[in-house]
Amino acid sequence: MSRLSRSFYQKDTVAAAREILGKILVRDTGKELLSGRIVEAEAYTGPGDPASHAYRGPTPRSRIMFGPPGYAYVYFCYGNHSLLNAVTEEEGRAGAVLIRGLDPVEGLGTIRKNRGNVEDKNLLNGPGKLTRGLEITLPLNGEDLVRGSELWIEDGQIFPGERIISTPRIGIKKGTERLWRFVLENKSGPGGPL
DNA sequence: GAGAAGATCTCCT
DNA sequence: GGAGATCTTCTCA
Repeated sequence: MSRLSRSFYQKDTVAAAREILGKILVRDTGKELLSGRIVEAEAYTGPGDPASHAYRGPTPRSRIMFGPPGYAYVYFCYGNHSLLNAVTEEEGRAGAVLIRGLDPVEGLGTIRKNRGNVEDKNLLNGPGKLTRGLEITLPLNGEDLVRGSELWIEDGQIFPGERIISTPRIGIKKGTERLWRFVLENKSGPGGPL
């Protein structure tokens, strides 16, 4: 496995959100590697996307979305939850991909311990859950996903029988008409998460 | 300087 | 299935 290069992130945010599915998010806690396969992501752009933090232009919090691509944007929401994004688009243009769901790959024991006593299928299937499971916290905001030593994304692939579906984004009140949420489905049967 | 809203999760009924 | 928890950031006066 090799890390995604800077050029992967330096593209259209919606395209990056779709292509990041199947890639491997890796967290090095200093003691062991925790990783998971990305199965759900959402695209957030800048001006023109009322659901994005960058909608009103750069602020102290959102300015990282306007910076160079390939960096982590971690922020705190609802009092208890850190949410992880990967900054996209070229420098000066706002964009980020919200990582919403993972399938555990490495460090399952530690992830289970971090998450408490929940079913395996519920370990990392939400943006607040995966950050807790992989110990992704606010100090990782601004981490370089291409050259950093604590958090990065490795190349991965879509397997035969899997398909990418697009749906409206979750948990927002504005901009829901855009189908910028992408989910990797590995079941061909009826009845998805919707 | 104060108030309100927010890209969520968990517990309780 | 529904409502509370809980804190950072932004906006307005």
